[in-house]
Amino acid sequence: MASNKTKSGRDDAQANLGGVMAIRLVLKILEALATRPSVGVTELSKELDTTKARVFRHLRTLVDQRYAVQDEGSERYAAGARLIALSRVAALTPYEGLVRLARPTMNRLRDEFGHTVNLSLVYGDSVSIVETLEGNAVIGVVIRTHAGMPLHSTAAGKLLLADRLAREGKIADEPLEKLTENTIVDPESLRMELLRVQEQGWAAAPEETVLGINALSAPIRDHRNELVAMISMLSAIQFISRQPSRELINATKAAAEEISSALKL
Amino acid sequence: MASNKTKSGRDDAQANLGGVMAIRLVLKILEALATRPSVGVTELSKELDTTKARVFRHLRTLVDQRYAVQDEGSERYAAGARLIALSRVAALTPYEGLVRLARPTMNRLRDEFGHTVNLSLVYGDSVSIVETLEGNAVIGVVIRTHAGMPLHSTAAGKLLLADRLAREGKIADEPLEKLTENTIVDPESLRMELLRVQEQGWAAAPEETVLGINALSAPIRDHRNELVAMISMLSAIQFISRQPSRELINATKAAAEEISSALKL
DNA sequence: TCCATTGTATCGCTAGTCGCAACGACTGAT
DNA sequence: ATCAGTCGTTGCGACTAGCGATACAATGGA
Repeated sequence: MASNKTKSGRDDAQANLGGVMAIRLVLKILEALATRPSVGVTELSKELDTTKARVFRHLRTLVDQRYAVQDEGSERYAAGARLIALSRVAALTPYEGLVRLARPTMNRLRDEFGHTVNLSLVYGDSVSIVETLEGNAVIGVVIRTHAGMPLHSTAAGKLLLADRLAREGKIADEPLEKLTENTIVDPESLRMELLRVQEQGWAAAPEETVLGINALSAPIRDHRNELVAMISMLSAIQFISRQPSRELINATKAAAEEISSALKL
Repeated sequence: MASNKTKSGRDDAQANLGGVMAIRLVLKILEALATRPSVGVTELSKELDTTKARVFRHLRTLVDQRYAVQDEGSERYAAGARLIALSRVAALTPYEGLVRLARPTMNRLRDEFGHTVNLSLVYGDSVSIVETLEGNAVIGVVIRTHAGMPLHSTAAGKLLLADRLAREGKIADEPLEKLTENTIVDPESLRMELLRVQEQGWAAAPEETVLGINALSAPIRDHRNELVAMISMLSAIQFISRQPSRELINATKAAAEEISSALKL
């Protein structure tokens, strides 16, 4: 006697997976509210494959709690003050959330290769290292956080410049400071390097800031594909060679991709 | 027979207020996750005045949905990738959420007084008007959005300068451009004005940028008390006099307070 | 005018969720 | 060692909260 036309009874629709059923739905609704200007009851019920009544009850609760509001004239629903406030708090500084998000991936990278790993954030037209994990080499390389770094001679900096070049077609041609004998100081050479960086999706800077040191960096992009941060490995050039191994490159790119996709809901 | 020792039965604790009960709790839990580095099951259950089991089940659901994570070693819970991503999306640009939040208040102000109302956002050390509502005067004053405004001769700009002065003890003494005969150009006079602004919690700039025009502005601060935006009324000086009426001042301050408190969860 | 679609309200019914109480694993004090 | 007090976790039976179904009042094109 399989229930053919059960009068009531929660349908198996998505009722299985465990956990509190109401929560699974409300999270989906919150995501919808966060990503769109407004949503409708019927519209949502179709997308989430459930009934209007259910969506309505949940939305109404969200309105009670000020997590949603209803456009005047009793129409569609939109994100409420509380949801927006929650957002501002969860990402304390615009980026603090990102740091939390990146930490597990950074740990994994460090454990796998043993190099110093760091996370740089983009602030307008500058880059700042906000988190670093020391490598486990006996004699290792460290880097100070929150220090202003030159852009043209660092791996993360090149990623920013490459992004700006791709977006605006040009970069400000300030004089390029020669930090070592390997620093790229010729604007045209730098332009070529940046085009290569943009295409390959990673950057290195072998002995371009400090002799004997190399770094490898990959871009982290948000849900709008904006460049928001970079993850980098840093070590003696003895361990990260001028032309880094495919393995190292792929791991760095994968890590950046992983964090990027986590930013996309 | 009032249920004296009902075996089970949801307690009336907070079960009344209507809406989906599970949602009310899960929102509180999300807020806790967003505001603290980590939370414990017992700790939360006490604070939210419910049982451990309930909090546990809800948290477990959040973990399933990647809205929470558990610190290694099966310990306390923290915000998950999905919650952080939600935050980043809901506040598209760091401020877009704020604009949505402010709009109802701005509408109310405009309807009440009929002056042009605008919302300025703080970007580092500059101020930009991002939203404006035209007043309903027959001959009115408008202002272009996204235009860079001078700081020392505008109401919103003074609020930023006053904040920086209070925080850093000084302000950069660049030459102060004289835009009208009323522009404050003497650094010491400006300093006095800024101290007054900081103390009274509002600023005006009567005919200091354009003759015949006055503006009145109050500060919007976030949950950390950081100055993030300003709300301003703009009109001919005929309607907003050199010494604005208490009524107008209070309304502007109240509006700013309202938006500020909405930012605080 | 009619028809389609919207958000909303009502009403049983039951299964999803609750409260309770006990569990093992820790930790620190005795 | 032992004990008391945590912690997060689990099982169980009870019951109400939340569900599906269905109907309704507005709206707005056709």
